[in-house]
Amino acid sequence: MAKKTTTPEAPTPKRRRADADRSVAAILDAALEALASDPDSSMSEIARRAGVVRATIYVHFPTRDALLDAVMDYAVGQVAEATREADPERGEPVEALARVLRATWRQLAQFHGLLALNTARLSAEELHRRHLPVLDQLEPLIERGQKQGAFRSDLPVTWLLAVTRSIVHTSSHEIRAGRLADSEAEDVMISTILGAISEAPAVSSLEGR
Amino acid sequence: MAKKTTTPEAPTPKRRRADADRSVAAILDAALEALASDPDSSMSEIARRAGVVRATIYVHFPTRDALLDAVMDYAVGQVAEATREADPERGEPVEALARVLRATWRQLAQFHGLLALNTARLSAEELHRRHLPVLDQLEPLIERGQKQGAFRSDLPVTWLLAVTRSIVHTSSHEIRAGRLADSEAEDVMISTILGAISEAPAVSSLEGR
DNA sequence: ATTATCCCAGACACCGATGTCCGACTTTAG
DNA sequence: CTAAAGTCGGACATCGGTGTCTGGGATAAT
Repeated sequence: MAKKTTTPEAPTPKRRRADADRSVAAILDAALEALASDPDSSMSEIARRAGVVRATIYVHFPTRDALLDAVMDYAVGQVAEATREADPERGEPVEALARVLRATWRQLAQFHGLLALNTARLSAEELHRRHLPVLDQLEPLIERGQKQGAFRSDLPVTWLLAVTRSIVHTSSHEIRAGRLADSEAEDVMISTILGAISEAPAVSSLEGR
Repeated sequence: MAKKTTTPEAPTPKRRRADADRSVAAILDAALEALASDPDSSMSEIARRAGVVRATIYVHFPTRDALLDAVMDYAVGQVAEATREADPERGEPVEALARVLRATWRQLAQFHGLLALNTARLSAEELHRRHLPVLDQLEPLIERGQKQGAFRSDLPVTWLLAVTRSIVHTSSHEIRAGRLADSEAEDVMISTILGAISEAPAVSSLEGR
């Protein structure tokens, strides 16, 4: 993941050049863009976007799958960083969650094509494991909210997280479909998420049938 | 769509045989199954499941895309029928919605792979248009709930529907991931959906950014 | 029983995508 | 400046999927 700065211990290649790193970065960015818009983007398409010849990709990533893995980590890393910057530990749970969502939802929405891709490519467990850099930050926030009575305690944390993620993606989908204005999406989304996971008066008419 | 029973007016073929209809049905069922588990299922795979040779599919569906269209309509039709049978017009909105969801959520969950497929294949508008047979039944129910003060009126009906659909799919996804027991999924799902779309005390701490 | 309809089995051409390779050229590090 | 590292441009083999076609055999309608 994190590239070394001046550490003089490189594995095999004696002299690593700067343009190699630039190529890798360009490829990852291009792949992220391309795959987000179409999860079936070809290597040619990605190379084209990266301003690079197709063979160059194979210099850095032995196979398509390897590239997909790298892109996945790259995307998760970006969201994890944005989450960290939004400081999930600070303030009231409800307010903190809203703050984190405002900071990350556009990114998450951008990557929602990737998610579909990886859902097909990886097992559900593997997928979850890869998301940990983000989930590990959100989990304490939700738990804190539960303890303070702000969030529902009758449902597991993992479920509340899943629902949150799901509503974020729904909002981006509705925007794409033209049924939700980009300007109001953020408020609608956050308001809905809070409605879904906040503690609320029990619905009595649920028991029958 | 609906096949005729004894109507003697057939378009071009003078004598339509019964095994032809049987083949079509087998293909549609097989395609539904196959595509639900893997949206990229090949024609060979579908043919294998249908107990039919690949060429036979092309007898009834000129192209892969044509088959996909037919499967889409078939799936939507099934859900629409189950919805109709659950009688969305009857009873209190909250109770009616819960009833309809209990009757359809497993079907919807089964088809969630199809949705991913069609999201990529069709425009968002086209996709929405195809879902109308189901949505047209749910919309009045939601609107009725809004008028009676049971469901949130500060959000558009289309949004509430989208959120509902989204949470249904999330529950099936969480079951697959092993994070939600099949037995409790139904209650968790319905309870969450009602929390998300029901009228609730306004969350005041939302305004201050 | 006859006949049109349908299925099977397999071959075929075609296409696009993946992954490999190589020689010529360009850029970077020392 | 020079040598190593990297990219380019294109060719190449391979693979899997789609769509077409055939002839022979099974099956259902009349």
